[in-house]
Amino acid sequence: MSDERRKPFPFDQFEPKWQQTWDEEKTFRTPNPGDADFDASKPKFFVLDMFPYPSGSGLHVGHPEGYTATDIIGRTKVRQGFNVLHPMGWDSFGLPAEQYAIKTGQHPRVTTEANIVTFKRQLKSLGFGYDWDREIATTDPEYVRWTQWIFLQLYNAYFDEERQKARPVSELEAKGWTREQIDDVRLAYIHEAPVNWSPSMGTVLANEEVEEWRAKGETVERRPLRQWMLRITKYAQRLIDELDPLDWPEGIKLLQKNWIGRSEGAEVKFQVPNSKFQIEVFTTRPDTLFGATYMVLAPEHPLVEEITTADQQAAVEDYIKACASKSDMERGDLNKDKTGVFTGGYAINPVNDEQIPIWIADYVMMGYGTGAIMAVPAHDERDFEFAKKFELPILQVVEPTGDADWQGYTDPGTAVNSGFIDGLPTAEAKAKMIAWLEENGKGRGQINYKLRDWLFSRQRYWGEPFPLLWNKETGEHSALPEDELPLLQPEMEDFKPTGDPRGPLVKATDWIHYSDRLERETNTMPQWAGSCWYYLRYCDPRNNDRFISEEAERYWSGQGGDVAGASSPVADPPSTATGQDGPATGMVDLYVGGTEHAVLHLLYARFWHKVLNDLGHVSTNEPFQRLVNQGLILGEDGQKMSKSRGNVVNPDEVVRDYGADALRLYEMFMGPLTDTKPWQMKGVEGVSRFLARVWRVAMEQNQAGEWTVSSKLQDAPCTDKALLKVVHETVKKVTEDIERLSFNTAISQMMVCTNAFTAAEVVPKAEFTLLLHVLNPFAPHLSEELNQLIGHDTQLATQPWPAYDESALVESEIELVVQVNGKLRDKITVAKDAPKEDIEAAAQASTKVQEFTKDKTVRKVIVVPGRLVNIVAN
RNA sequence: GGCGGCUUGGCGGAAUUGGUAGACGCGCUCGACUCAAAAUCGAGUUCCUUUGGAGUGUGGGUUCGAGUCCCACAGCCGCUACCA
Repeated sequence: MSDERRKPFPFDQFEPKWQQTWDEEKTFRTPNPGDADFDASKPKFFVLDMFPYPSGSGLHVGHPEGYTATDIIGRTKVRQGFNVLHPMGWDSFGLPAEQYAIKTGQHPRVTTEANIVTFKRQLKSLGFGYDWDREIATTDPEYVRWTQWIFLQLYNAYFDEERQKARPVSELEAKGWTREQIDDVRLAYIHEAPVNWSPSMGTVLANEEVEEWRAKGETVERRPLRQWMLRITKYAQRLIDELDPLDWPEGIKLLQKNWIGRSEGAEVKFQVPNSKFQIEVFTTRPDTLFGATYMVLAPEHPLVEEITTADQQAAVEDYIKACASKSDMERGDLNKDKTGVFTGGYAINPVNDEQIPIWIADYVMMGYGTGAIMAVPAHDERDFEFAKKFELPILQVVEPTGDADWQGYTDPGTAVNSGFIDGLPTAEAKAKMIAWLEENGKGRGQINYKLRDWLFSRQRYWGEPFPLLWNKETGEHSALPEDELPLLQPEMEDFKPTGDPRGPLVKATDWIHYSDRLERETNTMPQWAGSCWYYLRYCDPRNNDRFISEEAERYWSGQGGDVAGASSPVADPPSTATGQDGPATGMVDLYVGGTEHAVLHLLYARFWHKVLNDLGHVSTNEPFQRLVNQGLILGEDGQKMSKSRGNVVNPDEVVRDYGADALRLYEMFMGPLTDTKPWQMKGVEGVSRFLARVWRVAMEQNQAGEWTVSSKLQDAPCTDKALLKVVHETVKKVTEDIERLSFNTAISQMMVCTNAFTAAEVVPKAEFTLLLHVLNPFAPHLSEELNQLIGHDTQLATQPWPAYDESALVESEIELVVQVNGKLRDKITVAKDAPKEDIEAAAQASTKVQEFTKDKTVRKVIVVPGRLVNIVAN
């Protein structure tokens, strides 16, 4: 409101001062293996934030939530003797900069660089202890070089099924494989298939991106195009299995597993009589094969044309046309009303040789399984509905457990009307059926995944160009020589989509021309490419010979020399939350970010990491050992923050009015890190008031309104035992709470401690300094300023983390609760080590207790040492 | 429809292994200071029919004792959706 707002403490002066000091002195620089000041005996701690996309609208309050949490952890771990890697960078490729360029002609690099300047200023204004020497942007040419290099590792690798590992294709060359055979197995390969083409954006999208952009009003349609794909499906099983030892929220693991979508079943072949055609289907219920009374093909299935009879031709064609014009949305939405049409063709059920009709229907998708199903209407909901609508036969083959109706019964039961598997429970019936199919050459057991190969090419300007060349004569592709990396985009002025599905780079004819016979690939990589490996680059960000040195990779993976055995240099740290317990499989010790990346980013990064691991470039098989998802911060109205609702909080304004420490502290005090919680400006005021109280414990204002060190602050031993106890309790609780990421309770304890200091007549300097020590990671500016003002010349940030004095915590007498029949009736004070009998006697002596047990017999007395006494009487 | 999460005062939340429910903060009430206000400091603040009773979404259960464990149900939020 008013610019002359009174400041309860001069944060506007000392916050910029300390930020400048940290910048100039490089207080948070992290030494790397090879540096003069690198200490190999220190254990490493790698704490990572999800780096931001530097959008034009700047930082929002969601960013500082996770960033403050990791900053607290990082600053604490440094002081506990760890070599802490806590870097920051920019996920700076992205569509908005390109769309802005299309509108204005301003080069995306210019827009991006300006946005990075803003983001960096905002992050620095919050006092985060990043090692800015390690700053990276995915758009940096030196970064692009290694993104392209990693792509070439994928391009030059195949998946060895036997070893379940990626291997270089050179192994296949040595075995005499032809070029064509090798191209068929590369982890990066060319594929012509229907893709999601967006006419409005002039680009192709991954399946998982379609809905997001559609929601933003873009148009998307199916269209066959030639695309680069990554063979992530080969890793489907490992991506499920190797999730197990990771310290991730179970919900996120489940989300990934469901996305990969493993299902076990069988592939069954149905012969089309009097023809060479076989229809293959995938089913998870081979035990119901006797109940298959018809088949359904997806409208796009290649065999539709072959099996449709002359008199059904017209109906089938009409139906296919109708389906093609339906959007995916409509197709999904109308799931109550099944549609379909008979092809006129039949297939033979391999178990009983019966001829069953073949239909086409859009409830069968070409993209999953084989694009064809055997329909068992008695025991599949969708088939049941379809059969009822089109009056197809419904045959029971499973006897339900209990008294459920067999029609539409989909749970396991007992096989009936099923020949050789009659009487078997579903699980055994499945196994026996698979064995039969395999013996008779009619099918085999199979595992299917929902996960599709990763559509990796985009028709955009602002992305990494593929380092590939095409031979105009033979149509063969080949890798660009490594010494020609990075391959940057050509300079262009017109960024408008051409409508050519090869993307905007087709206009750069000079750039495309490589030699008389070779021309460049015009596709670029998706934004995911840069974010797939950025954590690796932080470990060695200025290395121009490798994407990461072997030495740095080993150390930051926790494989460095004598480091392995060391748990912590600090005495007895609680090692539950952030310690390195057991065999570490992931490289990053703690990764904090939002749930929006629960599936895609994390899955893609895991995939790349595994390939790099298989090829010997990294020593761990997973990138992120521990993952924590910060909760969403809602607007003051309890709704998601959005410009249209007008409930967006701007962090710059909060910093201006209350200071960076107040913003940091408030975001941590709101509630548990992982919870969704609404913003309350009154809460910021409360936290700001707390900081002012801490300030006034040590500072007082003179007549002239100047702040001077308070006369209450005295450099003498603490004689107030109660105060001493609170201070040491605070050191203990804050230390433990940081370890379990329970920042809100740590802050609440520091408030209790501050209230005790405020009430005290004399503030002992040593004890007050202890509070500043533990407050430091939360409110670094205020704590450093006060520490300096009261006469210390070493920054808190570089001092060892304080230990607490156990003896200050114990009391000679303790208060116990006395219950009668579980209800609180009285409290008694007893000696700390009082024997049970004495406690019991003291409890029974209580007049309140006697009142409540007056007309009753005492049956039992339960004494919980240090807690309570419960007298059971009736 | 499927999967996941959540449900504690007027509000945000605390209660780490089953052991004093409501720490801490916001808001509110009263008091001190002040001509006055702000700021600050202090006291109080779950509810009720207040010698007592009830109480952690609802109903049951286990236990000396349940916010916490078990069963059933309801409501809200998120993700996903004809996955064969």
